[in-house]
Amino acid sequence: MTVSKPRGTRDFLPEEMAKRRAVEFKLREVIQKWGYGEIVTPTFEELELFTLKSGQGIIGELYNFTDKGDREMTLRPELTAPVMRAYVNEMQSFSRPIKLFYFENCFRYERPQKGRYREFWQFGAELIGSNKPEADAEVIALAMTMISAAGIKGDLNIGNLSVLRYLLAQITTESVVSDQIMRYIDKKEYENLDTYLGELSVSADLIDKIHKIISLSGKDGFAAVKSARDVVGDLPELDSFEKTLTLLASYGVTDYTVNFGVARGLDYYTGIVFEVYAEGLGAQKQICGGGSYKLISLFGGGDVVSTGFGIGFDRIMEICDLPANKAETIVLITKPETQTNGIEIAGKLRPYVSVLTDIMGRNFKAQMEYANTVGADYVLIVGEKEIESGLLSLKDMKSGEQVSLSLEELISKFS
RNA sequence: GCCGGGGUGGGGUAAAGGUUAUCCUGAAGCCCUGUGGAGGCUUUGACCCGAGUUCGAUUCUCGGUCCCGGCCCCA
Repeated sequence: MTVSKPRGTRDFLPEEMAKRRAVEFKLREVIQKWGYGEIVTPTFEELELFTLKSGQGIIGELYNFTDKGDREMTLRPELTAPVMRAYVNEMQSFSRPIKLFYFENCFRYERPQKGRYREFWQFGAELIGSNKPEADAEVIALAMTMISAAGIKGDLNIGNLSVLRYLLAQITTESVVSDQIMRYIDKKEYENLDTYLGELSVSADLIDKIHKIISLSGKDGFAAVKSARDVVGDLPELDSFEKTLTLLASYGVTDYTVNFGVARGLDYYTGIVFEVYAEGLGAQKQICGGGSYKLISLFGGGDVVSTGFGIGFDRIMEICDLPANKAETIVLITKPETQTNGIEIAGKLRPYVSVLTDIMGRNFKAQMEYANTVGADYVLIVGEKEIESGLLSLKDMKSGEQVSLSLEELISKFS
């Protein structure tokens, strides 16, 4: 009788964890150099945190439960909402901007498939307190820097919801209506969109403008902004967007597609929206998503804007081939007569190098074979001769060369 | 929630409605009591679960479950 692991979860064995940690540390290294500090929030939160953000429909995708105090709780499905909640609870009086990053596991009750698990890891950042184009540019540049640090070539798509929202504002003030329009645009159901707009008796001119905007995309962002101006006139949001693109160029981010047709139904998104795609991931090819949003007021804080992104760490791992950092390893071989000497010597060397001793009661040759199978860099022989002479035999497993060294010499070699 | 393909030792596989389920690999040990990668030998260890059909099911049927891929969703 064996117990299996829960559906959509994974065990990460040492070999794989070494790779995951290598990438994780790479990402941490980058983001810390950009001045972001790590935040860890609870693995579970009150259910309401996520229904406030995403609506009741989200519950079907959550690992939610009632705790013993009859509280409605859920494992977190993402980290933006928890971080914003933490901001409202504890960081409202911090100096701006607040720069946070996280690397945590999240849980979603979904059907597993390639690049999609029920427990998965997100590496993300939130930049709180600036609605300037500088903030948008920094966040996008940071995301791209991290992705390329992981050795991945991402395909960056940048959208801006403010133009569409400006047009929608001329049609309706009801969020139900604008949400529906956004949904049609997002799903590219243009016939349904036209039918719907017709039912709302939207003017042909406005419908035409909407179509012009949602089909507006291209590699030349400045040209796209110019075309948008031709449709909607000089919106301040377009100036800001243009500034963001100018700044991005200074960051070295020039290869992207600007798409004004990117739509997000949820109305806390305020302006910029971006997504990064990568090859080799099947149906789940998005490795990063981000944008600017106003969630804080939803959670009882002020009217503070925030920009952030999340990187799908597991998806990154699927396609990245960064080598694991492997530490130098010594297998220390002893005879039954010198076992205690070996353990003492191992203890003196371990501050400097990783040392494995025999715990299988193996004979000399078998210990040698063990060193070979674990891929040890060196074998250190601690036998009677070595103990007598005080010179230990160190064998390089690659070259096969063997030298006699005192313990002090060994320590200086590996420190 | 829906669709398709799968599930045989730790990993990879073969076969057959019927006696002891094949091979490779791994692991442990021996050949070999102080020098690794080769070889020989030994040991270890499997039919996803349940129901049905059958004298007999790991094999056929159904259901479940898990895995893989896709749809939906993607906050």
